[in-house]
Amino acid sequence: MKIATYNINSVNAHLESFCRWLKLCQPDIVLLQEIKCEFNNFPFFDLQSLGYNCIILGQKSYNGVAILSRGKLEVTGENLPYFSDDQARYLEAITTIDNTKYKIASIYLPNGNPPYNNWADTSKFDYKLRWMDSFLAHMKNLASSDIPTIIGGDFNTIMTTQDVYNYQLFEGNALCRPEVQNRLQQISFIGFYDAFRTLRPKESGYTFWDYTGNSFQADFGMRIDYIFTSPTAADKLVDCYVDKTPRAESKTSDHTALIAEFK
DNA sequence: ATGACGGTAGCATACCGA
Repeated sequence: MKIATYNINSVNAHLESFCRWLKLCQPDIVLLQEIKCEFNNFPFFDLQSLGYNCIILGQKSYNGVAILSRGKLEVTGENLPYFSDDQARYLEAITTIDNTKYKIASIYLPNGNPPYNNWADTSKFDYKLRWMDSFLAHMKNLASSDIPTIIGGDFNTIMTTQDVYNYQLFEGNALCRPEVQNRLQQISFIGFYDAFRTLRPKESGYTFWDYTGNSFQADFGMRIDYIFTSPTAADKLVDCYVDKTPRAESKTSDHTALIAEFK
């Protein structure tokens, strides 16, 4: 079973290259973030034509998450439980691939940096921390599930100096503030495994490169997209790697795909 | 320190992002 997570930065603006990549990569499941559209504008036809069932939690202009699967999809959660949210950032489902049932979730964790015209405004950062607290509370419940569980998405968190091309440039940034790092660290205490870092302790694993300059060519990236697996899913994990081909396209997202394979 | 660059809304420019 092959699962990918990808912040697509508008599914409609980048649909053509995304479909090309789907045919090439042949994932069984795709977790999408920042689809930036509502239900009525989601390209169901194009993706169903390629063999994918789709569920989405959409929103106009911003955010929005989706799950694509070759198997049947049953929605088990839209938005985090017990957290009132007007932003579409969490979608959870159960799907069956090769007669194995998986619980999966697509996550778009808030960025948390202040608006450019009001540096002192901490409301976005406060929202990020509250979102993470609710997320972790929910993960505690999911960790004990009998069903292998895979949580993937854009977590907007740089955990260590290894995970960005120049850590000093981002000190104080909402992506590497200790309040954020400490919270994401808790997901491992709950019992989830960072699939990429567990299998590839030495690699950078960047999943995002800024549009500006020649960040991608220069490999000025950061590792902010993750796949976390419950213990039962970790037992079946055979590989996890970054696929840079989507980012290499000319008109594309500033993220690339992170892929995990399970036996 | 700022902007670059790119997406959306909607028609000029503001907001968002990592």
